[in-house]
Amino acid sequence: MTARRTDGSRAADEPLADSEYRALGEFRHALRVFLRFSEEAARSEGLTPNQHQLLLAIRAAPAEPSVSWLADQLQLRANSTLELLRRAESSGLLELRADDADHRRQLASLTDEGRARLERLTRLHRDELRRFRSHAAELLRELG
Amino acid sequence: MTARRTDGSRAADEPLADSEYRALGEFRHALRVFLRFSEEAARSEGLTPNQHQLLLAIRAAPAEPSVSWLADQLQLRANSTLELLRRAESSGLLELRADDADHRRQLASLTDEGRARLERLTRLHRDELRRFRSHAAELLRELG
DNA sequence: CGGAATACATCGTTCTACGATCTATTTCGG
DNA sequence: CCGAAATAGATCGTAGAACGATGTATTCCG
Repeated sequence: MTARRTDGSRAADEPLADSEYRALGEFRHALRVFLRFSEEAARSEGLTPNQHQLLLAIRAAPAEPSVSWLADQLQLRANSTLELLRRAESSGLLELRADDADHRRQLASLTDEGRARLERLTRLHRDELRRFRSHAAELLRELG
Repeated sequence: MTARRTDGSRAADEPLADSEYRALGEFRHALRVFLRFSEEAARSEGLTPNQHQLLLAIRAAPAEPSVSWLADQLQLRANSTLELLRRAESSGLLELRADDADHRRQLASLTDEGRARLERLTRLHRDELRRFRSHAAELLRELG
């Protein structure tokens, strides 16, 4: 007999199987390979990994994003995000300007250079992302 | 008319649509939320995020893993991995011993304490991982 | 109007992944 | 069987970024 219930769940006190650890380990490995690829791709465009993520978050935002909105997107503290923004600004990737409607806020927008680098990077990511998607879907399916 | 081909692919020179950036941005956000959750969970068990990943990699390995095998799993350099192993060893999470068959190699194995912490952490991850899986699958589907 | 909340700014610290370099084993061609 | 080359790990100093703590300006709201 198996201890697995008909709904696929498990009792809280049931020990985890080797097969589950293996699937989890492979998932984490696939994730790390993808992230490592992404990091290298960013560096190949002269960006740090977080600068790439920052540009993407700005490009993907529904409106000109503020520091704290970006901090939430990147899951960083506001002060860390501001430092990241300043460094990217110094590199000519984006611009920061005060929000007319709320002078506490700073709004970020991409420069042409920032947009161009992001677009090249995004194209580089397509195939790898598809690979990751297939692989991850397969591994996560095993987790019930 | 749309520029999308019947097979869903795009020409290499076709500009990327806002909707694609939005999907990519949301995917990265979901990923960061998951990873942040995982980090906090690790810390709640008194581990650093990488210590958690290290324990998982050891537990998931098909045999007692060497330093360089773990380095590949975690996508770190061998020297970084060794430092990570030493710190975890000092914390009583695992043990390192020389491989009898090849005296250049060190093999890692979990202590009972390490196994127990990993098991608690793994349980904590279940729901969040399922959430991430659903969300990520949905977002990545939009990328063709 | 005034206190609370929000948003950003500044600064020093810490932690860790890394490159560079070294030693100890093992492998392998001749 | 030997020595060069490859492999696996060990050591050390450095750099970079994210953070906590704290401060200031602006807006909100009762």
